Amino acid sequence: MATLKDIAKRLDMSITQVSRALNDHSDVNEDTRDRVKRAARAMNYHPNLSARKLVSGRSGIVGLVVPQSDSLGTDGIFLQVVSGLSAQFSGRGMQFVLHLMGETEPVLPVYQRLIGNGALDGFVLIDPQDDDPRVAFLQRAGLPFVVHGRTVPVPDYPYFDIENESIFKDLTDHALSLGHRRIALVNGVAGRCYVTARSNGFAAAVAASGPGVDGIEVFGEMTEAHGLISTMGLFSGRGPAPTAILCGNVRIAKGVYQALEALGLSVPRDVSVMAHDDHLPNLRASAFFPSLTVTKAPLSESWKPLADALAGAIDGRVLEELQLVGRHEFIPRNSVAAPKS
Amino acid sequence: MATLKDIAKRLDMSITQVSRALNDHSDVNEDTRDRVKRAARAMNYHPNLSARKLVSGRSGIVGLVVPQSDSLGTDGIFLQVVSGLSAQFSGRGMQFVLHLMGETEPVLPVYQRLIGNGALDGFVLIDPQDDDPRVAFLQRAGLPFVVHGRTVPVPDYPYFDIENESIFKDLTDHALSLGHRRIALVNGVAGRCYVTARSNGFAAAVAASGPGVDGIEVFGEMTEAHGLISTMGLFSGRGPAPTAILCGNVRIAKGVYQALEALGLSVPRDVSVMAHDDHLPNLRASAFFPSLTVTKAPLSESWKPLADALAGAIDGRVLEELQLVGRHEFIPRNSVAAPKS
DNA sequence: GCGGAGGCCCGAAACGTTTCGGAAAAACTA
DNA sequence: TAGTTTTTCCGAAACGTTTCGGGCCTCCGC
Repeated sequence: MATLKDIAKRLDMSITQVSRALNDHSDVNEDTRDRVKRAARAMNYHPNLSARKLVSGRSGIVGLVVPQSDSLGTDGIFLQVVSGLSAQFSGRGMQFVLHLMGETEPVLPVYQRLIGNGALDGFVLIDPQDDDPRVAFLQRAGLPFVVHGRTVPVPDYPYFDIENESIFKDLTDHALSLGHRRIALVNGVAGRCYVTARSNGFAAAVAASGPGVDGIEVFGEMTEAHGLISTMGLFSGRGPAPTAILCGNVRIAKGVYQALEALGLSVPRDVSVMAHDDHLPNLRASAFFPSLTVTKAPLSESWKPLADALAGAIDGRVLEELQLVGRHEFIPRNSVAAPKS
Repeated sequence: MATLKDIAKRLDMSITQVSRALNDHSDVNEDTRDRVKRAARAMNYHPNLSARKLVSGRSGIVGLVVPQSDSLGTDGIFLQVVSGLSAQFSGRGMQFVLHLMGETEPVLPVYQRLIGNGALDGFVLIDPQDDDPRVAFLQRAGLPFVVHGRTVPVPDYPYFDIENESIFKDLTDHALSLGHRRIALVNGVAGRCYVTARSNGFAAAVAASGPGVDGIEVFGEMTEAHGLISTMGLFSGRGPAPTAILCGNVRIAKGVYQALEALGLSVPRDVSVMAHDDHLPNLRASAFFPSLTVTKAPLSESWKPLADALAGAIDGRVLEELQLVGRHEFIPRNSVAAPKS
């Protein structure tokens, strides 16, 4: 492997100057810079990250640490996350790397080791839980990280998130404004931050609507099966059935549609359905019949801000620049109507 | 982060000796070694991989580079691979890391970069194709790697593989010995090494059995759908139908069973079925009805030899020790019988 | 009492990079 | 012309580790 010294010798100049030329420092002649860069390319030079890291304290490698679990494989979503982030960091001249751990192995020591090693510069955290111990740990250790989501309403760490609370408040308000009085939310796994936030938005809207309004909420893995089973439960006779169902994502909505069909109920005549749409591939809300009303916030748009925030955190930028919130969009379609009176 | 220097200062000894103590060198007093190790643990010392790499040329990190593709997500198998390897390398004090690339991005430059960087010591290659360009490239570049499979019958690089050719030769011979004369092989995607090897074993057995024997082979993704559709094709009337079907894996066999049931054919009375069993979770050949005759070679037993071989390759061991072949086992069950005469 | 062999230890150099503090030469300024 | 700034360059130190070559003691055999 070619080194700075090799290039310097070939060009008969100092190592210092070669380094500065390659890193686009100001005090190097434009002509020299060109010559150096050309030679570097010709000699197939790649800077040795270990050496760079040793002096600069940066390795340019960031990672995602995830405990293995069966749910990772089920939907393609996890691989979306990894390759999305991978592409973003590649584009910044950084490397993104996945460390998959044993199911039972404790997470925190792994962070410790990876950083202590000096191998990694920072981490991406996904799927945060309310009061996530990883966040507390990394914060205490002073390690750079970015969270996909927020563990508390106003966190003091870098994150990227969407407005989960107001999204579900708005969806609920929309149903209320059409006259629905019994509204169900088929949410994700309790304890996850975004699930809690959505729960809060839902509860706030219901509470603000005054008496006479029923808010029913069920939790579970965000799968078709969950949507199906939950809906069956909602219409099983115990208690009055809802006239509107809000879904944590489109996958759940699919199960809900199936259950309603099986129950002989029509959308939107008997029941209105809405969902939040992460815009996953192979799952288009517009292709539902009837087409599904959603709030859309593509998951695929989160990789860039996440990478931005982590890179910023590593560079020691101020917190305000590192707390990013994604946009969403309400897309009315044909799955919503006023309730039968 | 604590460094060797810190420990040395605290214990009032030389950096050299601390390093030697921690690395279990011979010429350090046992008592000293204990004191050093205790201090290291107390001070939460982790060797700086970058520094170590710089002088020793080893980073202790190996990786798997995979282009993203939809097929990764479908079965949980890919994540099995990653976490299996991860665990093995962890156990050896090394780090295993996944680099997922864009679908279209060319692979070879990524290897180039990752190694040129000095970030990685070697690679694991999975799913090799006949004449795989990655193998040629890494070999030419002189980089350590291990292949899960073999691109040619007698390769000159480290690998771990099972005896695909003889496994399928044996399965075919077994069918022949029972009197079957029209045998089908529902194989994987053409071009993959293991698929080719199995194809060869099948063809060899058929050829050796003399005239009057028909070998029919179909290729495709190793899915239930492939098994189902292929079987439907085999019995669609064009040409005589097979009396025995060999399957590339149990998943295919599942589709084959479904098709046969749909066709009103009974196993093993009308058709015998055998498969090779990778022993994937959630897919037990013994739970088939009738229980499925297989050759078993658990995929989960390949991570250890793969890690052994790669670690050995990095340590510069001789090739013979790095070419490992896994054992398999023939497990007769109830899905095979002599053909109706 | 002497030579040699171990046992235990240390200083210094090296790995490839970045960066600090200057320094020579060229270009302006007065 | 003399002084000052600007441009362009360079030597040396530093990052944390491993390893080479050597050095000092103690102990043993004679």
